[in-house]
Amino acid sequence: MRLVSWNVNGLRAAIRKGIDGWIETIGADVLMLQETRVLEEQLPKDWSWPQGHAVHLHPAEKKGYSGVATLSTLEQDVLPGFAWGEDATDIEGRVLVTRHGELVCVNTYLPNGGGGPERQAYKERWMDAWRAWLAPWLEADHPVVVVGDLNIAHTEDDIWNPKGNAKTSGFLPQERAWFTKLLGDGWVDSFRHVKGEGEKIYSWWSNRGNARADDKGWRIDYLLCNPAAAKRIVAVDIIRQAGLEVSDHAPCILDLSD
Amino acid sequence: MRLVSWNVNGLRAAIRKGIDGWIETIGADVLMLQETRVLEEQLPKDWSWPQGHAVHLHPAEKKGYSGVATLSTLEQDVLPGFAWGEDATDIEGRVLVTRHGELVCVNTYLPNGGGGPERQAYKERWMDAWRAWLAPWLEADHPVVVVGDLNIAHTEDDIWNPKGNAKTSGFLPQERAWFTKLLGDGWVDSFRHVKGEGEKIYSWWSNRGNARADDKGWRIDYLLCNPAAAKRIVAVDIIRQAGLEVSDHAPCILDLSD
DNA sequence: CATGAGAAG
DNA sequence: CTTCTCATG
Repeated sequence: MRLVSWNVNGLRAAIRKGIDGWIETIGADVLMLQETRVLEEQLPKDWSWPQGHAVHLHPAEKKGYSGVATLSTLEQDVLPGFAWGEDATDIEGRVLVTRHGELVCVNTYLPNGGGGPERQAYKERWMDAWRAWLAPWLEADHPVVVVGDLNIAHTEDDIWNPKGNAKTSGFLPQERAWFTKLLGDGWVDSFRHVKGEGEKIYSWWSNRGNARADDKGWRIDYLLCNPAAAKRIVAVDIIRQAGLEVSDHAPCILDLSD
Repeated sequence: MRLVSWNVNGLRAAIRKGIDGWIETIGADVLMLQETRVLEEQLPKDWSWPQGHAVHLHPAEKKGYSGVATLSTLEQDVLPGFAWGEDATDIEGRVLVTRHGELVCVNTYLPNGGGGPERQAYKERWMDAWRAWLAPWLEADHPVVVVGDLNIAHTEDDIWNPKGNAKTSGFLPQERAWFTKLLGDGWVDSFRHVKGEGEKIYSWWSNRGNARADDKGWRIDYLLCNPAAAKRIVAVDIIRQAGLEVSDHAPCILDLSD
């Protein structure tokens, strides 16, 4: 069973660049998209989702901003999402929980803190609330995967230039410490679990300069497993081949045994 | 002596599309541009104005909006511009007056009324003030040309579909009547003067549909002459050749004898 | 440096 | 339909 996380940086732009073909090629059973930046009715009229996929969009209230979507060739029910003290309705369209038989998928787009101190503070409050909200899923005896663009690179292996980014949102000491606590809770970073330490493979590259060609990237897209899911990990991958520049993020793959 | 009026619909976009080559080809002695939508410092650093041209930019205060510019291979002095009751500083960058020896050029970008009743009312107040401000130049014994995008098609010969546009800003009865009064003041529409009635040649086409390919256009760009200039009219033209789609307006030419 | 909105034409 | 700005990433 193949689970995929992909920040598409605007689904409409991704459609123009031919995301359809890549969706077929990747062959996900559950495909979780972030930064869709679109409402259902804004999708091109002459376009339709790849055949055989159940689709659920969870947009932000603000047009052209944030939003997640989950597609699946399996049966798919939507479960209640993330509500917390400051936002009971997930107004920014950041978390979508789906169930596919016994598998539960938590599709997440964690706030970006690069917009200034206010957004960084919001990000950190959001992180704490989300981590607490997530905890009950750890104990499930069925597989639960927590997937998405978490906007944090965890260790020095997860970023091209750790020294130069120690003061950049996404690699701040308190964000990295939070990530360590998240894994301490019991969530397994499937990519690092399979690849081990030292493998510097990235999932996002800035659009500025030649970052992608020079592989000056960050790994900020994750597929985390609860213990029940971790037992089933078969393979992981981040697809970085040329021609896949549909988004500034690469699709991240986790294969689980049935 | 060749005078040219050209609404470039964004000078930066026009530069990307190769306006430089066309400027050389056209060979104006005085080239008057409208809708430059740019400040001097926003021009590409690796770009420079065609050699041998004196240049004066008159931008709007609001970025990316309106603005006129005059280029000349002749000597060029800037004269006081258009000040009126509602706007003593020409905040929208619409009128630039230059002197080239005995020739005076009034480069004008008349407000567009398509933005709603408020803008239409502003346009009409502007028109009246501008027409009055212009009148003293009629009596000059040296040539004065009033040039630019006047955002009005005068007669049924100046628009592809007069019936369908009787309620469209730019072809409203009161705008056409105003234009008749302007010519009644003594200004000579050089294009119509040379071509005579019945010639339906346009200078602007909407970007919607296939308006340009189908020649569904309007003539809203003019070179008006005071009597001293009218005596010297040699030729007029509107260059509409393929490949010149640098802007949605065509360059309009007036040749005067020296 | 790219996305999308929105104002303006 | 295109221009440009602005917010956001």
